[in-house]
Amino acid sequence: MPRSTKAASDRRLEFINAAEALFNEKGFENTSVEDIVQRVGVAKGLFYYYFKSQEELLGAIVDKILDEMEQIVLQATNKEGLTAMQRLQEMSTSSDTIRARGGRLMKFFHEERNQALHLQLEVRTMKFLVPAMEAIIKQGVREGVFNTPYPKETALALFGIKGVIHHTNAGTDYCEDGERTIQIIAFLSERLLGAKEGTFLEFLREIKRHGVENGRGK
Amino acid sequence: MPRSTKAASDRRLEFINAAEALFNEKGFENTSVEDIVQRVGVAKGLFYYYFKSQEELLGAIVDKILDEMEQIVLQATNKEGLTAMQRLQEMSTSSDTIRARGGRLMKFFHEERNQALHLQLEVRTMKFLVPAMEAIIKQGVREGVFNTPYPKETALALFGIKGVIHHTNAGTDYCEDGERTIQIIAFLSERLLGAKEGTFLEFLREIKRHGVENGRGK
Amino acid sequence: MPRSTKAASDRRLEFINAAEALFNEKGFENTSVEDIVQRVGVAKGLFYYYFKSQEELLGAIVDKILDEMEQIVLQATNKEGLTAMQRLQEMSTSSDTIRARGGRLMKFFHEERNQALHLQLEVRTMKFLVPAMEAIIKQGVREGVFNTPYPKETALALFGIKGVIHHTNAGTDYCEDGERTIQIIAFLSERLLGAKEGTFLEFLREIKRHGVENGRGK
Amino acid sequence: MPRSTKAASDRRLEFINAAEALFNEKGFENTSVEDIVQRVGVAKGLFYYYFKSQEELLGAIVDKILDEMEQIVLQATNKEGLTAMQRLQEMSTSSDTIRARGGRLMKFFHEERNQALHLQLEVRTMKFLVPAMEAIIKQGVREGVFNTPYPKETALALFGIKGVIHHTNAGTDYCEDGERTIQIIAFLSERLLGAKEGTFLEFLREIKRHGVENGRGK
DNA sequence: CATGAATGAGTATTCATTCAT
DNA sequence: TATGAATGAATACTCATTCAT
Repeated sequence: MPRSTKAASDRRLEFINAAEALFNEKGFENTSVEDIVQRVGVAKGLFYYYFKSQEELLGAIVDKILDEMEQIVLQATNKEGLTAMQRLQEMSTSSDTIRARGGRLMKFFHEERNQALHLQLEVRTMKFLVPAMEAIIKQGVREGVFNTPYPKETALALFGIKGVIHHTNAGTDYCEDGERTIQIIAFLSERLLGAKEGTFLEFLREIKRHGVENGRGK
Repeated sequence: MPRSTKAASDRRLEFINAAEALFNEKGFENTSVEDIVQRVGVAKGLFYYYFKSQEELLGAIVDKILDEMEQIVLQATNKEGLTAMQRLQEMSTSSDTIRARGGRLMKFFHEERNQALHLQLEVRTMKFLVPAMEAIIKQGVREGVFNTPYPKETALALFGIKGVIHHTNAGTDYCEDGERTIQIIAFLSERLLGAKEGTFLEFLREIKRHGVENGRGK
Repeated sequence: MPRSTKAASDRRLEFINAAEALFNEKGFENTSVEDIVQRVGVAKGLFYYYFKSQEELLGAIVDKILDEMEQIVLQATNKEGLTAMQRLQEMSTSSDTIRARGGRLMKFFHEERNQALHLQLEVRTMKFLVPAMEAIIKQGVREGVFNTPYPKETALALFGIKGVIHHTNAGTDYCEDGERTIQIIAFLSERLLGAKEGTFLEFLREIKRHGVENGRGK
Repeated sequence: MPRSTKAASDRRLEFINAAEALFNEKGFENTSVEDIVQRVGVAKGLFYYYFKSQEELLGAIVDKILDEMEQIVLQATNKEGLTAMQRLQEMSTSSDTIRARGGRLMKFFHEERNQALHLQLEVRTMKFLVPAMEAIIKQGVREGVFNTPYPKETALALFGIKGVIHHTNAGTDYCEDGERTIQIIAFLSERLLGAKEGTFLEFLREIKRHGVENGRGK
């Protein structure tokens, strides 16, 4: 006896969102279909009305996340008339947004488990993240602010550094203050990119002053 | 009816080793107590004679791995009379050894799951890995081969770069050739460490020539 | 929002036909209400507008099949002015038709499951099949072509023989050629009916020659 | 916490027997693992300690039944120095035993469902039943008591007749008295086998008189 | 008449854990 | 020490049935 009825697409989204939240909270392996339907507040059977299996749900989430990511990144980096430094800033902001969204779920996907998912995420993420960054680096080299013979690998390396530092910071004693972290990342990035020392911080200070005009419009 | 009898510590180790191997082979989630006792070749009940629960076994494995890691790293970096560059080389070799040993197991630990394990590994690993590297970097700064105001974070960053590049290489189209990978990591490391360009490769070439005397004896 | 509207009886029939087809295709146990409504091309709820339950549908199908069967058999055997042999021929043709129609569904009904269905089919089938055959046998005895003190049981036996032989033929090595099978069934039937050897085949040959006039008009 | 412990083979048999009984009582499709363990009086998990799956249990039952059947039939028909009539009597008794044992379970197997089971039973049963009967018929032909050009099909037909008559008798109004049924089957069998009328009943009367010496010793 | 979202009891299967022997 | 039969809670998934719209 149905208590209340929703539009199909709404419910599907509710499931996806509830699942994503739960995966982030307790990890994928510890989240049962029971948990999901309980959070949505519906009967178990309804889950299978919207998804053929748990696997399908997972796929749906992956697709959703990847689409959102790519959207964010492309939107940020495709703006006309930006300098390499400005694009880098956009990139940084958007990848922070992504990181926040991903949470533990990302960590799950990083396991090998089954190659399907691993490729779906690891590869698909890097497929738009690295080239975007690579393009920015190349532009910077042309503009004379960066200098490196390995733009692609430098792109990778930048993601790597941000990764460890943020990751290690979380839950440890390395977590001092965000300000210093930013400074250090800036410093290390400059070195990797072959930029003049101070370029990044100066740029950051600048967009803080009259951010709306030059830097991020938001 | 007991078939044979072993000293307690032997058996316990047998369990730990079998479990570790299985975790690496099929992943933690797919390894049951049944699998473990089968590999050891004993009955199920015996497992619970040596371990209060599966969780305890996991803890034991973590301890063992961490001990081994620390052992390897300290052994390598505490040798008397080495230059920073030589120590770095030792460090690199031993962390490769660790990486090989860890396999999928490490990936499992990198999930948060429950904070206990996460702290046990992620943090405890960095707790000896980063300081060791940090010390090397500081020594390098003193020796004039490196130059950085942030030795600790540079240490972290180095691990980060190696991580992404190796990780991304696996299973993607970025997997070109190991030689080039080494070259690039060397290049990026030099920049992060503020070393003169070419220092690393030159050093590597050198230890290839008369490796036994100066560098690693192997 | 109703897409189209049909007369009640039409829809009901559509359901019955779709269900019967599906039962034959995939077996009763593997056919869900979902399958049925999908084939009819309507929503799930509509099924329960026409049938109180799946059980009721089953009953409806049984009724329909039995009615059709009886119709076929009576039509065939009640023709005026036929000899016993001619009637037997009619009977044979019509029971083959029934067999074809029944398919897997019959097999389902042959299970006991619940007595209701078992009686509904097994008994109700025999209730018109056996008497019809019995009447033919008795007529044959009067006409002097058959000779048996047990017309009813001989009727039963004839169905029995056809059953095993056809059934066993399907999917086994007993499946040689249809011609021989017919010959043998004819031979055995003659014996059971106490007919002169060769009567059947001769008759069959005859109706092949000028079938339209004497034998089955079709 | 285990309440009591049994030898492995005993328990396995308990499961097989309980399952067989339940299949006979309520049909295979309506018997759940839950039902089975409840009847045995143990926890659900134990079932999977002894059987990999429900399918394996089914296989075990099929094997057991077939073995028993073959055992019974071969034991009965391989005795030295019997006449065809005596062997036929043995055969009849043993196939009655089988029929009683099989019950509804047999009916389940007779469905097609999946060919695996169908072949396992239908074919495997006939593979020893028909040849045994065929041999007897041939012996009878040699001894001059039977007369038929189609021993194999006659064998089949005999099983067919017994089948319908017994099956139809069950639960219908054809169920008059066993004595008459036997008489009729005897009569029909004589005809199929080309035996002199009365042969069978005379033989039956005889073994009733001094059964122990000539006929079945039991 | 018709829709389709919602229900919930039921199914097979897994597995960490216990304990009498 | 060692065994292995026994437990039972948990999991993913199915499906007949209901009912607000």
